[in-house]
Amino acid sequence: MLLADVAETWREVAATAGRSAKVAALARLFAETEPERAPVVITWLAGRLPQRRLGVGWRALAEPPPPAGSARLTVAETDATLAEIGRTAGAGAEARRRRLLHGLLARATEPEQSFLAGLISGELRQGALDALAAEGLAVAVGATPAAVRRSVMLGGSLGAVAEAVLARGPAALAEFTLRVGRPVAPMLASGAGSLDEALDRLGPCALEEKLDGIRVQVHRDGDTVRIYTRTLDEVTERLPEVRAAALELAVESAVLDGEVIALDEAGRPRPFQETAGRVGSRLDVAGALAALPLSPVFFDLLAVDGRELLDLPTEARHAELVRIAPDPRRVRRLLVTDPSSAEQRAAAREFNERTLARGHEGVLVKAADAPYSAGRRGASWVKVKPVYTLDLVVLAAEWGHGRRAGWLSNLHLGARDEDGSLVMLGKTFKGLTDALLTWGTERLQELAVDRERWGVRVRPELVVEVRVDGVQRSSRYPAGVTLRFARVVRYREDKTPDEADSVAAVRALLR
DNA sequence: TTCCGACAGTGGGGTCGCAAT
DNA sequence: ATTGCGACCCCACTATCGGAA
Repeated sequence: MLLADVAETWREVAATAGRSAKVAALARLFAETEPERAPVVITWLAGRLPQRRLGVGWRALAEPPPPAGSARLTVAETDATLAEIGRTAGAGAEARRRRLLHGLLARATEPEQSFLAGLISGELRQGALDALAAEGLAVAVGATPAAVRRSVMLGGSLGAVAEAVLARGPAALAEFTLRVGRPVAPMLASGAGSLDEALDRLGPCALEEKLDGIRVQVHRDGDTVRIYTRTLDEVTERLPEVRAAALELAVESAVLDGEVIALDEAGRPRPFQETAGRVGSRLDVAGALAALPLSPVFFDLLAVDGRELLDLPTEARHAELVRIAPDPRRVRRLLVTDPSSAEQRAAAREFNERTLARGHEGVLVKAADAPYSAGRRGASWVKVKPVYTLDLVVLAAEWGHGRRAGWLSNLHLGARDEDGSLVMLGKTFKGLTDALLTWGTERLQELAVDRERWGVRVRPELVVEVRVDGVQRSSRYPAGVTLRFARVVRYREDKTPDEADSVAAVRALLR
């Protein structure tokens, strides 16, 4: 198969807005893909590279060589070159990677170059990722989308499923059941505005502490333990203490879902940055472990001693978890059998408040009868976190891309410091509707004092109301704090910058 | 030889608009 | 009306490499 065929499908998928049409275009290509090329082709069209690390990005893609006149590159040789780029390391690696990349681009036609650039920079922007690629695969082989999806979630890899079904037909989907040692796409939670809303939505449910750490999936098979992150990256070597905790459980084999988090002596959570830094440390694991041990805390059990538990209701899975994991290894939890009862609601509120008082992020509310929906951001898990509202001053704005092209999209936010100067605290592009974007683009251009390629700097006169989950320490911004997950609510034309929140008010959220 | 900056690739994330149901 | 998906980009952090000190 030629790279040109893939690039052509990309163009086609990007050109249509309809999802069915995108799926149909993907299906046509997959149907004529040789099974041995399928893992590469389908992964590319899901917007990713099979190689996790390539070592080249937008910088290396700048100033590409002139495109080739005719399409000769095959999928196989393109993938082989990308793999070689990914393998290249050591002194001189940067130049060699760039040489390999430019050699590849020189043999690619203009559309092929565009496709490769989008793929490598992670900005394919075709309006289709894993979910639609999986659906396209289902159409190509005559399987139901649900069956393909389940296999992908349990098999952990779209590419492997594609190769199997293209070679052996839909019957091959049966091979992809949960297996200890093979990561499963984790179940995700949706959000709710308040605890009451979550309780109303779910009915009988359990409340669990939401710990501000890193999600881990732990597979134990006898003496063998493997640990995976939310994106199924293996991190076993970096987390010896999690491995040890898994080996202490009273089981032969198990697949557990949980969180790792750095706690202080009193059991209170340390800043998220410390946990994330520790999980990211690979070079001196022993040193990092000595400086900051992490605590694994489990909340779900997907399999135990040869039994798959995914389709059991939340409460049945939890009962199994209780059997194998001791108290401190499990999240704190409260069962709410009847959310309409005033006493149980009060207990739920109190659980939430105690959890926050202990320094945690919030609570997760889980429907008592829900199965474990691997890979879904389902309605049966709902997270509830407190939000804070701030009025900040717009200092500048950056031009958007894609569907936001032509709009000032990314706002630079500031607040007044004690000495009267305006200090930048962070940026946001979230929460802006088309109406807000249109209005803001016009208003900010009126206020512009300085126009750059990237956007405009403005007279600091426009106040914007933002919601944040909190603030965190920052070395990037002069006040030493920055916003966490800021999103715009509305512009406050009724407020002057003097009436906006101060840096001190923002810093107070650090606690 | 050591230090520092730039880049790449992780982790965490909310809300919008659109298509499909 | 609701749901699922992809796009929009943020933050901090670690690792890697090249080149300056």
